[in-house]
Amino acid sequence: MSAATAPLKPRKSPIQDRSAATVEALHAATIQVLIREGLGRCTTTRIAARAGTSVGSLYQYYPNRDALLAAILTRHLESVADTVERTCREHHGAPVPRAAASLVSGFLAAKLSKPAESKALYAVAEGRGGAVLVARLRERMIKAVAAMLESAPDAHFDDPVMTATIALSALMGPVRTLLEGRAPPGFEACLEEQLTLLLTAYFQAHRAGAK
Amino acid sequence: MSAATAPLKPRKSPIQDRSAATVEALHAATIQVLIREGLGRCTTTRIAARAGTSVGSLYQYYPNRDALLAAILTRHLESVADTVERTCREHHGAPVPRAAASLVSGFLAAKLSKPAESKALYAVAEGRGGAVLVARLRERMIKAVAAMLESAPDAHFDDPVMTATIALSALMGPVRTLLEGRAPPGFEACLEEQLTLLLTAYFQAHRAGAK
Amino acid sequence: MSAATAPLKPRKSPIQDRSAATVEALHAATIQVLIREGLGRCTTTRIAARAGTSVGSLYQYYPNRDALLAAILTRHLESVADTVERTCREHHGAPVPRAAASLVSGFLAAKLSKPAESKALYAVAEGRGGAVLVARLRERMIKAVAAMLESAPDAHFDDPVMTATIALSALMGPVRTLLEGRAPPGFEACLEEQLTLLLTAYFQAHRAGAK
Amino acid sequence: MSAATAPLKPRKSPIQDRSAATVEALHAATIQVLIREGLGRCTTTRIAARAGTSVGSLYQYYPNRDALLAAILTRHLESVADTVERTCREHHGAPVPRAAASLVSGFLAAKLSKPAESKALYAVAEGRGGAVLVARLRERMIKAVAAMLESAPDAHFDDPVMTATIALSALMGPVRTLLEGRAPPGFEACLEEQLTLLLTAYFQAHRAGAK
DNA sequence: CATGAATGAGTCTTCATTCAT
DNA sequence: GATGAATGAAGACTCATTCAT
Repeated sequence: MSAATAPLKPRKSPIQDRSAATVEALHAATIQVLIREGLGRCTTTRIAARAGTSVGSLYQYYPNRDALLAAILTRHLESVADTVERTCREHHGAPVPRAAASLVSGFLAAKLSKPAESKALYAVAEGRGGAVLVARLRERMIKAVAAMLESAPDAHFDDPVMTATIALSALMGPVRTLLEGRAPPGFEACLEEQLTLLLTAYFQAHRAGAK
Repeated sequence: MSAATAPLKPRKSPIQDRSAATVEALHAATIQVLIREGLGRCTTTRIAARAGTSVGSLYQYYPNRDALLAAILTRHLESVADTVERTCREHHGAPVPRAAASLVSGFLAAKLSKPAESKALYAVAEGRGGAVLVARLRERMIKAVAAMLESAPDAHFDDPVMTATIALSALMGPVRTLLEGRAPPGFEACLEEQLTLLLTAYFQAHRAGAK
Repeated sequence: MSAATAPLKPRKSPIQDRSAATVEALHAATIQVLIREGLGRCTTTRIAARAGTSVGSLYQYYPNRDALLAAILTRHLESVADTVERTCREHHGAPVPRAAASLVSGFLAAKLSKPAESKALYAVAEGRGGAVLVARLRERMIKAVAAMLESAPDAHFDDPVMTATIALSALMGPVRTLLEGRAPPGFEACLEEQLTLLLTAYFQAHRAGAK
Repeated sequence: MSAATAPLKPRKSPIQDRSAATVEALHAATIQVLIREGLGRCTTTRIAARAGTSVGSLYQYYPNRDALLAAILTRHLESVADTVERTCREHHGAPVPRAAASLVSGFLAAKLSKPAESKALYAVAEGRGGAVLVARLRERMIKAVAAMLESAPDAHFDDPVMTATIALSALMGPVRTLLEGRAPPGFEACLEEQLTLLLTAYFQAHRAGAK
């Protein structure tokens, strides 16, 4: 994710079977290198080597290194966004406590299912290209959460989008703290409970008639 | 912040005036380059040039590039931690709503006083050396917040460190969202109010006898 | 046209129609890519793509990239040489003024009929393999011109080959200037007239008995 | 000389003595590599190696390979242009035969003093960046020649710039033929005489009252 | 001490060519 | 025969770091 204006879209979609395998290997390899070596040492050479192919093949499918990283990041972010959207849809009309609990549980499940990957991708998200992707996917999630909030029977939100933005960001903070290691022991254990408490309390502060 | 094992401490303390001035210039230059060019293009040459000295001088004060970046990051994080500590000390014994409001206001003031710098340093914090610093300073803040929470007359916290960790992290999330741009319009305007609401509600959910 | 020792002859003669069509497509594509992208970006992949075939097919007809380029260049140079030869043959025995005018007009017609192509091929001719081809074809033209000069009734040339060489080269200079762009406005308009004047004057300086 | 828009100007002028030596070595090395290996194999690595320095040093003085090549080409073209300009200035007011003879002799001296270098630079001049330089310098020479022609007492030129353009280009053709090798034996020997004859005849065809 | 020239390992990226399908 | 995926050598360029002046 450096600067400059270059296409970040994949180059071509695999036609033959070999291709699909190569692309899959590249993805897996990228994540592994990212985890084991960090973004700084996540070079095309290393990726290709770990994937068991050649740099040339990498460039057959991605116009440059950043496009590959962007693809990986997109995949991850979309899976999280999908989970959140699904959760929100399923809890349309649910009362605040259940809505909050589900949102937390869905988000955590998505983010913590592959913790190493999630953690490694923070560095990718930091890059220029990453910020755009993060923003795009965040928007999707905010919309979904806001819609769920609006449909809650036991609270009224004057600015659901704002509330959703705060809520989601507030969720991301602790998750990041956890993933980046260095969290106090037992942190993960009560994370879900505490985050549910956090959001429930926050949402309920908007209880109909409150304020 | 790449890998390798090298000393990250400045080489000598600025005893003389000239030294202090040079170091100051280097710090300022580093931040400017970081903001204008990004971590990737924040090279020793560019830093020295903007600081009005030479690479040679840079290496007189820092054993390597990462040490310089670490110094900058440390400075920033410590200023934030200091603010948080001071705030917590000053509100020892304060009731939850005032404690929450002060914490939010202090943290925001520290983080948003130089937004560009805060934003740029995210990238530095991502690096190997950065994670350690972030963790260290976070711990200091957590202790301070936990102490304040314990002293609150209107609530009882079974695990104040845990609560403080969640609370601080929950603060960092939205702030990062804001700094990384792409936040909805009007986000900054109500950030303080919403975060205060968030923390107050969260802390009050621990009200004595609650649960 | 890089170095190395490799056969520069086409691999097989297009006996079948499909072959002929493919070869033709490759030729046309090569010229287009050459014009649009320059020699540096005139890659086998791009040529094949524009020709609507695959690299594999390209290598069915040419042992390597340089052979293809050589074929294109040869074709061009031969067409020019053919024109010059024909013109000289047709003006065997013509007096100097008419001979000069015809030579100029024939040469210009050949070189300027596809100006973009002519221009693009200069780069190809610069390459190792190109020099040989240029030399070979130049020789043919020199012979033709020399023969025409010798047959002129109104002049005598002590060294017709030398005179022909000078004359032809003197023609090529201005044409190159024109093709490479950057010629003064109106240059093309009077080129034929001026070149005719140039050669006529030069030839007539050899008028029988002159000097 | 590839495409793209990049600065072709040298990066910094040598301040220390070492620098000047390095730059000189780079120039000499570039010409040697160009002559011995051709433009295609004239890589930064090879240049640096032959110069006895490192690629890094090369990039200290030139922002990219093309800038170095452009510098070399400029040097050459300017020396030729200077010679031509001086010659023209010195023969201001000279009659056509002497003017022509001097022009030819000056041009040949400049172009043939380092034949290998002159030849090798044709390839450089072919590139994008080269064309501009060639055009610029050609213009200078044309102006000089045109001025000289206008001052000739024994001829009148309706369009001196046009005549100068033709004359110079007509000179360049045979010189290129010679430099590119493959010229008939004895070609070089009578080149000056023949070119003088060519230009004199051409110019005299414009004799006052002629036509 | 300050300077800035030199270094060269390490990046990304391209492209001619081969060969399995 | 045709296709296009795979290969990897080779090129341009950057940058942290050193060290002579």
